[in-house]
Formats: sequence, C-alpha cells, structure tokens
Amino acid sequence: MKRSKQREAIIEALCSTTIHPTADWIYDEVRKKIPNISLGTIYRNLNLLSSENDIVKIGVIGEQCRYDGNIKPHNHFVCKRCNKVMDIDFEYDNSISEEADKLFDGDIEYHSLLFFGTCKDCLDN
Amino acid sequence: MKRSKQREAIIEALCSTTIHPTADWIYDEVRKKIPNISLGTIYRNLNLLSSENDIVKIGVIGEQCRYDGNIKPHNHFVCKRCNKVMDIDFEYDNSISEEADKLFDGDIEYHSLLFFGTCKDCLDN
DNA sequence: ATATAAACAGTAATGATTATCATTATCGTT
DNA sequence: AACGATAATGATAATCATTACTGTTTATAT
Repeated sequence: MKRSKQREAIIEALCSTTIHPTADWIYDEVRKKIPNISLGTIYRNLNLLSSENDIVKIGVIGEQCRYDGNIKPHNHFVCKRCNKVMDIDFEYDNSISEEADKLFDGDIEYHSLLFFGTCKDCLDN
Repeated sequence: MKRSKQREAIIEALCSTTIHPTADWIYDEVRKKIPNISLGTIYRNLNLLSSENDIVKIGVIGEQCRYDGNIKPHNHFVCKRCNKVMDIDFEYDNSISEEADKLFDGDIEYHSLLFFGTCKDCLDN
C-alpha cells in the first residue's frame, strides 16, 4: 500500500470527529483541503482502510453507511428518529466474541452491538 | 391495517425459513402462490410489518437487507465470505438494553448483536 | 532517472429501494 | 346485497448510494 495524501486526509477527517460520519460528510470535509478529490476516492479508501482494520465500518444506518475512526472496541447507540450515531459507554464483557466462538461451529472474529431508540435531543422536541 | 392475502403470504414465506432472506428471495417464494405480486408490495409490507414489530429487519448484509420472521430475542452470526446469516445460540443477558437504558441519556428500546466471521461451510472449502 | 504498480479524478453504470398513481380489495354501515 | 371510505395493490418510473471504468498522475524501489 502506497502512501497518498488523499488517504491521509480521509483518516484525519474521520478521526477529527465523533459523529460517525457518512462518506458524503467525509467528502465535504476533505474537499476543504483537497478541493478536487473524487467521491470514488473516498469510498475506495474507506473500503480499503476498513478491510485493513484501520477504521471501522459500522454499517448502513438509514440510507448511508457510517464509519468510525475509533478502532477501540466499543458500542453504539442509533437514534431511530434522527439517525444520529453515538458512542455508548456500557460496561459489559467485550470477550463475548471469544466465548461465542468456542460454542459456534465456525470462526467468529468480532461482533457488533448496536442499541436503538430515541436520543435526548429528539425526546426534547 | 386491513388484511391482504399478499401480506399474509409474505409472512408465511418469511416464517417458513431460517435463512433470514432478502426481499428478492421472498418475492420469488411468494410468486409461486401469487404470480403477479409486485416487488414493491414485498418491500412495502416488509417495512410495514417491521415498523409494527411483527417481523425483524436485521439490516443490510452485503448488498441487501435481511429479514427475520422470528421475533423472539436472539442473536445472529454473519459469514463475511458468503453472507449467510444464521441464528446463534449464545446465552447472555438479554436485558442489556434495559440496563443500558438506565445509564443512557435518552431512550433505548432494543439492541442488535451481530457476530461476524467465517461459517463452517466456507472454512471447509 | 526510470520503471512499474498503485492511486487518482472524472464520469458512467449498477442495482437495491422507494415513490407514484390508477385500479382493486377490504370492511364497517346501511 | 349495495355503498362509501380508504387501505392495499401492480406496474412502472425515479432515486441515489455505491461501484466500475478509463486514461492520467504519483509514489517508491531499483
């Protein structure tokens, strides 16, 4: 894998925020520094980086895929009303993948735990 | 909500299998009984039923959304190689949504726990 | 400096899902 | 049993996030 300033800018944008952005958001953000970057480059690198486990592909929330620059194991809350994705600090056994792996007839590498509901902002409005 | 034989056939198809099918699979299945049913009807009803909590929308795996007729709380395993979705029998505390709700500044309704890895069939090939 | 392979920008294509709309089916009321 | 109100449907078009393609540029090893 060669270096590229585009890829570095994508990582920087992703790590600068906790909103768990979409490809579009990252595109807008990176264009401030590299105005002619292509949206295809954003997608190509997000896929490449997540396949290398340098970032986390959270999955499709609403219409678009969400990404996370924080690769430390943690869980997410998704607001069903506004589609906001937030980190959720919930102490539970993060080794459940390993435990499940022992019981499962196949190979379990990792897990994803998502909580769904309504965020405070939406409850207040 | 009025009855419709299309919706009933969709529920029947979904409950007849454990493969956690896509809308396309259900479309093919239901067409055996109702040959001129429309794909739009499949999508419309799957969305309606999941919003009424009569079925479960697992989410997008690979390219397409997967559904489950089994609404009893349970977890899923996703094979990253073949995109197969399987039920996984893993005993853990299903009340974590309620516990997380107490700690979270917002309203948590439910959670989704997905395990990712490689299934036995793929490991053998 | 040059070779070569990866990465890029720009654009077109793909394909799952949703929207539209005229028609049909359901169901409570008469 | 016919009626009226409205939910649901089939057929098709539209949407739009993501991926594929192609000719050009860039990084890096020799």
